[in-house]
Amino acid sequence: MKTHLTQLLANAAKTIAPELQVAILLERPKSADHGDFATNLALVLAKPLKQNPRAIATQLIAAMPNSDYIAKTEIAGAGFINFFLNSHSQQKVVKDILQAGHQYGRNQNGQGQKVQVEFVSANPTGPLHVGHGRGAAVGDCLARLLDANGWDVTREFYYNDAGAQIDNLTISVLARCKGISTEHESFPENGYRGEYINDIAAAYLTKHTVIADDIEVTASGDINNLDSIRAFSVAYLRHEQDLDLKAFQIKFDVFSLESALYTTGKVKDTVQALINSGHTYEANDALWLKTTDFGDDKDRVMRKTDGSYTYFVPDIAYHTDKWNRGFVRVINEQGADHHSTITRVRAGLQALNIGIPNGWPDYVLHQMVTVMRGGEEVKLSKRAGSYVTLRDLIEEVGCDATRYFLAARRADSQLVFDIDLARAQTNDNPVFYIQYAHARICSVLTQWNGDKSLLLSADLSPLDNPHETALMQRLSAYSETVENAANELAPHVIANYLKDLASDLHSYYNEYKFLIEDETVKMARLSLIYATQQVLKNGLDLLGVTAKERM
RNA sequence: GCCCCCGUAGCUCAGUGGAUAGAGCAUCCCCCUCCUAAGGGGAGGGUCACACGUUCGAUUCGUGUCGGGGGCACCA
Repeated sequence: MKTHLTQLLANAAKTIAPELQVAILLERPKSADHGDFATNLALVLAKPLKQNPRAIATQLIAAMPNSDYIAKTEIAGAGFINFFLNSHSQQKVVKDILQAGHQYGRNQNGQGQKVQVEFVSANPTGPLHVGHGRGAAVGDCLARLLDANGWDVTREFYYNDAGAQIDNLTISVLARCKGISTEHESFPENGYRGEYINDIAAAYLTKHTVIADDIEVTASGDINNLDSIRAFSVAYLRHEQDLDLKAFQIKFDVFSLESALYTTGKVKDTVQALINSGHTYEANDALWLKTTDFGDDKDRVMRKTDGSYTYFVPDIAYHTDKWNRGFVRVINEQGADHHSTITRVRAGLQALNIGIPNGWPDYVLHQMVTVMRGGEEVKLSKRAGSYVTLRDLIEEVGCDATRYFLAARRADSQLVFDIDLARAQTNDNPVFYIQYAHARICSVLTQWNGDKSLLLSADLSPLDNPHETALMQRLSAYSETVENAANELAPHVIANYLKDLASDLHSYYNEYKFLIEDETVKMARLSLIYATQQVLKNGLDLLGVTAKERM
């Protein structure tokens, strides 16, 4: 419909101003008074044509061929042209939805190309906290969105199982194995003090076996074997994080270990390739990468004086590996504290000069989450000590509400997670509000108890009151919303859309009855709410939130 | 000092180079003989942080200032 109107306008513009190249912009007006579509084309043309925009609008409309879909066009305001679809065109969306079913709103924009979404990527040094939860919710929704837009999506989790933080974890567990209290002065100064360290130590001493990422590790129980403590602790916490992710209903396709980049020689190869590229130099007994060649404000050390590599070297190796695995697109969903790495990783990849496009990979960085309960900030978790865990949240407010609240805000703005609101079972709570709309429709259809396949061929011409028009307009915007959300890498767009759709439905529900005597009107209305149910479900699926049939 | 994000109603947040800047909560009023009131309708509530610039038009784009948060190691 949109492309049809755009074409009509383009033809009209060519008639009036053949020599001008203008982009035709069609938008859906906020107010129903302004029709189904509107364009500012006349305003844009006003300057080059040196004419009054309303006069141009009149000419444009005169130059537009007749369309089977348009009931009327109107000039409004400063010179907007508003298009009102005829009722048949408005109603068509209901049939489209019912025919496409769960496929409705999906498109093939990605053309089956490979995209990787890397998210969470928490190091195995403790349970996942609410910040990881935000990354998990946003990352998973991004993956779902890209899938709906025709991309071949791989979900990946990368973790550091070798660095200084892991050493810290190891000596923390060792200290607990020896019975040293976290309060005691001989406990490692920067050690981890959460209760889970106790649990790991206890499991280690009793020679437990844990399985994580298909690796089985049995504790030796030997407190003099640091390697054994390390391997067991990492596996133990990876297993814990797996349980956290399972509770959050998130699955990864690939787990990547930082240590593997060393053992397979990829770090070494990357360093050599960077040296060969000519973008490195030795100074002060260290090896530097000239990231300033690629827009950084100063060069960065790659190999330290002690011979070890700085963290972004394996990062470059890792991303080279991603590129070699054939991902034309990579999206890294991380906390905002990672933003300083973006320039360095991209610079390193450009330095390699292996055909990686400038600006690859994409990053989606999310800002901090604060958790509130009873009007006060919650800072402590029994298990983890210094932060609120994802598991605490899921247990307290449920998976659906947690996912919704963490994904329903723009990633780049700070988020206040209000536990009381997330638990509320009223229209304060947008999750319940949306789920309730779905459940209400289910309830009506159940009570009707008819053959739903008949709804696909219902006569929709009775659908013409303002509530129905508004609902159909909203439904017809769904496909564009899915595209926009993917283009902007912004899952919250879906959440907002669903809230609006639910609102339209509730409003309609209150104003009209569906199970009525008049068979034609009844079937038309049931078709409309059936289509609404489908779109609610499709949208909730994109967020990973359950579409409940009854509440 | 430099870099990134944010600043919109009392609160939590949407939104947009254009038409009267929206939603929920909170406050006030109204609606169940009725398919789930976990709902709906209405009222009030705004200098879109501030200033300057670009533009026919700026809350939106640019620059600067202020405020909040995060990042600026041969840490990861």
